Amino acid sequence: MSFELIPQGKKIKDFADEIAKYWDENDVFRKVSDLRKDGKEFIFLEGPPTANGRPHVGHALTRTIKDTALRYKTMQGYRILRRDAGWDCHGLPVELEAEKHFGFKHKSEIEEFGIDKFNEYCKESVFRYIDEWHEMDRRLGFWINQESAYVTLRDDYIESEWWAMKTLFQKGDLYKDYRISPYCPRCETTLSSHELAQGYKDVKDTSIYAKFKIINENRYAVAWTTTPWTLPSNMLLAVNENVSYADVQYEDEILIMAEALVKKVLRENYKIIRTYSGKELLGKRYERPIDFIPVPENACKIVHGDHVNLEEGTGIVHTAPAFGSDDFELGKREGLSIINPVDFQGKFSNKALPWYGKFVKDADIDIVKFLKERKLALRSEKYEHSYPFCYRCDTPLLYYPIDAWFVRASAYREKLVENNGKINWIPPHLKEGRFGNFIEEAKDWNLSRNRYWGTPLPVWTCSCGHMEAMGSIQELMERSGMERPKELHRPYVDNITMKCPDCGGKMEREPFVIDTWFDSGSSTYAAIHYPFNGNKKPELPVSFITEAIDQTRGWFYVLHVLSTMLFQTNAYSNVFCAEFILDAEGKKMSKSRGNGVLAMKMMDDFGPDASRLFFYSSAPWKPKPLIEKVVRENEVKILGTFLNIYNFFASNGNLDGYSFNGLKKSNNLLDRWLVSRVNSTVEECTKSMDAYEFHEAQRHISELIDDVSNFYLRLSRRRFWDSSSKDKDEAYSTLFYTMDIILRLLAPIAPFTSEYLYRKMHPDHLSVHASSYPVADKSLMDEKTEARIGMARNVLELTRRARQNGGIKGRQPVKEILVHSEKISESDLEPVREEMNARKIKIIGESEKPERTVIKVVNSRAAPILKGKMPEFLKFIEELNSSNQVQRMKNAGISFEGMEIPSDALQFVTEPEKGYVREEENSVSLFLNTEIDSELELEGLSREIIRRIQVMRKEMNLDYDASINLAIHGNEKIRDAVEKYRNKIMAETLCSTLNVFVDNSTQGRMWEVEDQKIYLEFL
RNA sequence: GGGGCUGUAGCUUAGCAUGGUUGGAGCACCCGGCUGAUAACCGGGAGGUCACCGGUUCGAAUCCGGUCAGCCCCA
Repeated sequence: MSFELIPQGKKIKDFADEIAKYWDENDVFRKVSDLRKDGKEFIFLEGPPTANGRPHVGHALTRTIKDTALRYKTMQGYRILRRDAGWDCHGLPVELEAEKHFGFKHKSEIEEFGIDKFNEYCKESVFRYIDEWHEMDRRLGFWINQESAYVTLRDDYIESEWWAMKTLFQKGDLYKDYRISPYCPRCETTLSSHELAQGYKDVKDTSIYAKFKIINENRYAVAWTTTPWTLPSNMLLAVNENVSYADVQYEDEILIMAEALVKKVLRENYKIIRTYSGKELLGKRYERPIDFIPVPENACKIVHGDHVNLEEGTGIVHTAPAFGSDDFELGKREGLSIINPVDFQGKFSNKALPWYGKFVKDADIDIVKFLKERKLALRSEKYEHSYPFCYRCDTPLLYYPIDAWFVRASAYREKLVENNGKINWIPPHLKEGRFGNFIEEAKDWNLSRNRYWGTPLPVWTCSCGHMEAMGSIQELMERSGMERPKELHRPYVDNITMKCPDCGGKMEREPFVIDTWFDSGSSTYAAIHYPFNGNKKPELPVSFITEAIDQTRGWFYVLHVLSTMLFQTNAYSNVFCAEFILDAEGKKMSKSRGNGVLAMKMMDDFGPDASRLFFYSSAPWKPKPLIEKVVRENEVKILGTFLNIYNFFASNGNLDGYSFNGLKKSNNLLDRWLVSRVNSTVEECTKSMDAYEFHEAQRHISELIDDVSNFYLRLSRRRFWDSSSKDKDEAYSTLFYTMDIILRLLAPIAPFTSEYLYRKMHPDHLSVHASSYPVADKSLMDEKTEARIGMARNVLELTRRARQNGGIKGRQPVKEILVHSEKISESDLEPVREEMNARKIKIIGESEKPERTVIKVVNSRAAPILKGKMPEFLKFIEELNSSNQVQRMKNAGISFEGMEIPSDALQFVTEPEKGYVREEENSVSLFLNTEIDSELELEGLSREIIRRIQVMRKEMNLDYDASINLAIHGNEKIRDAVEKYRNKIMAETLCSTLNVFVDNSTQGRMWEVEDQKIYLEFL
């Protein structure tokens, strides 16, 4: 058997294509899954993307996390359930795209065109990029069952949702209400609070301080609003009865506002005439500044409102019950019937208004102008605040009174919080933070959309007020006595009617579709067609889900709400929340900025494994800028280095005909160290992977690879070349064992490269993903050995430092190195002995340190005392220092010419004896003897020569085992070195004949070594 | 206005839960060295007010309070 070498020019990302093909052709995913069919269950759930957009790097990130988790669990023997793709199909974004395609501006055009044809287009367009998604998953290595994907537009899926809605309806948890909802006048539909949340933007709006004259008095109440267009619909003014108000003389009028806000509103030139409680204002009647629309008798008075505060405005709040939820509640409390002069498209629809037909937001300026001309405005100014826009079409939303259907989530707040307690959030702060806060104040979920492409609301109503929800297709057919509709979509379900059991009238479907988030939030049960699957309940909670941070209020939320309301449990037990990938400048990627990166582009540029490693280059729940250098760096550091280890192993292993036959128990300290180190790493990786800290596992692996390559192999190379067969075998076995484990640790993270190399090492195995995740063998872990090697590395480092400071190259052997440390024995240094390159390496005791204590004079202290005698004193100290008597004086104290020298004028320090360089660190002292005698010099020279020959061999691309014939020309010293080390030079360089000449020949290549010219000539 | 996260070298970051020698790495830069596995590597240098202010403590990057900046979320 031989190990296939990886050619130099081959790119790591090229492996991926080969492996993807191998997996496809050999059905590896299915085979690997089958292997685990009796394993413990681990339940996954895919968060469904919409395939009408192209996958970008963010999708690649979350899919990588999903895949890593599932490959890891698979390798641990788990059987993964519900490893199925899923596709979200309905919703406003799809409709919007269709409208654009057909050039529609208004809903009415859709109805004229035909809902059936419109929806048909939506249905097709929703899978526009499905091929690209499949291809991306294939290239990224996301193992997920596509054949069994759930699709939210199928009748099965919708039918399950109908069951859910009927269940909620029967409990009273699905109800209809006329209330103020955020409303998009372009899409002509209400939005839910979580959709609303996506569209807040900071904008400057026109705000105005409007004056309301009190009837029969010469005073004006001042109210401030950022929505002047609601002024024509004013019906009340609200004050807070617990707040102090003031009459203020300003210019030639008397104004009313909260005392605390006078200065802020009027700034200067005002005079407070009188202050009083807000109670005094209650019940006062006023004239509306804009009074085109008649209002009921009981309107136009000042009332109390709890929501009135002193944070902004005037403490008097203009109230238009049609356009704000506080306003609406007030109006209801006061028994007012609402006036609403705005149509569904957000235009003024009351002909009495001068702004008839105009979009309300565009009328703001006109209204301000209108008031100013009539001196009914105190002031108007631009005001910056955040305002909601439609998250899909960017139209400013209105708060609008409309019939809508709600899910009574607010009644389940406690349950939601309780179930959240059972969820493991990654990262943890989301649990009590963003998510926790949100569910504590869960609002009722506005479910209905006045749209076309979506799951139809299965509620039929009669004009007499009777309502029924349909919970299945069968029920629908039985109840209506009509045929099964072509599909559970509009317009087909709209045509179904039934007879009212109360009045005998005709019941028709409520014309709504539902929020598409209800679709994706139903995936736990609808994807398995519960309860029509033989009443087999979904297994809840599922083990693991992950998406990006935006889904906290999106998918994670709706799953949690529906699971809590329908199944009384949490939907998932582990949820991993990824952050966004940013562009190279650290800016958020967005369509409008055009700085987004497609997943396919990332695959093209970097390949899957480098991308995946990049995703784990730091915690995935921290935002990460996509920087090419960082991607490359990870790839080179981890995969590149490993590849070289493999190539080293393979090229030598093949020469020796090596095959792995189990881990050999080795006495070699380095071997034992590596084996221990490997198992420690396995333990750490397992801990990290179990905690879903994949990036930590990656770091552990990366550090191990680095140690193997740059420490273990560097020091062990010779053992693979010229040691005894037993020693060699132990080295091979240790290295093979290590590589095998590293590849298995790496498999969930970099599945392609690990597969590629694993199969090179085990050609008869199906896949690294069919192997088991390594289990740490405690019996092979040995802290002491790891500590001993740690010390040895420390000593080696000190040696290198000492050489540098002593000006001695690493290739030059030195006479001796003395090491003092309590924690080290000579055998510990065995592995680094050669690298230290000294004739003698000795561990010494404290007293054997080649150093002496000397006195340093602190001039600033000594000089004032000794004055003119300083020169003599310094000479005296110098003599003392060379007398080796210092140590004794240290305790006795020093006097000079009868003067006691104070101790703070002298410092006792140690310095290495002449001829030694000293380096110290971590309680280790190392002394390097810098004396190079001629014999050492000759050996150093011989090594320089060997090195030059090796470079030439390499440059000539000679085979490893090709022998050479060599002539060397140089001076006597060169000759002496060559002659003295002739055997070694010939052996190291595979030289069969070697002749050395002292002459001036310039044959061959010239090298300069320590100012001496050498000519090396290959014959 | 409220909540969350982040702030460490030019860049990417570890350390922070549980305070303790001189705050670690990698990339880039400079000097030196090593190398017949390497896309490398090793030693040294330069580069840090650990965002800022204050507090607790013998001792704070770490704990506490506040401020500022960036990002995200909510209203």
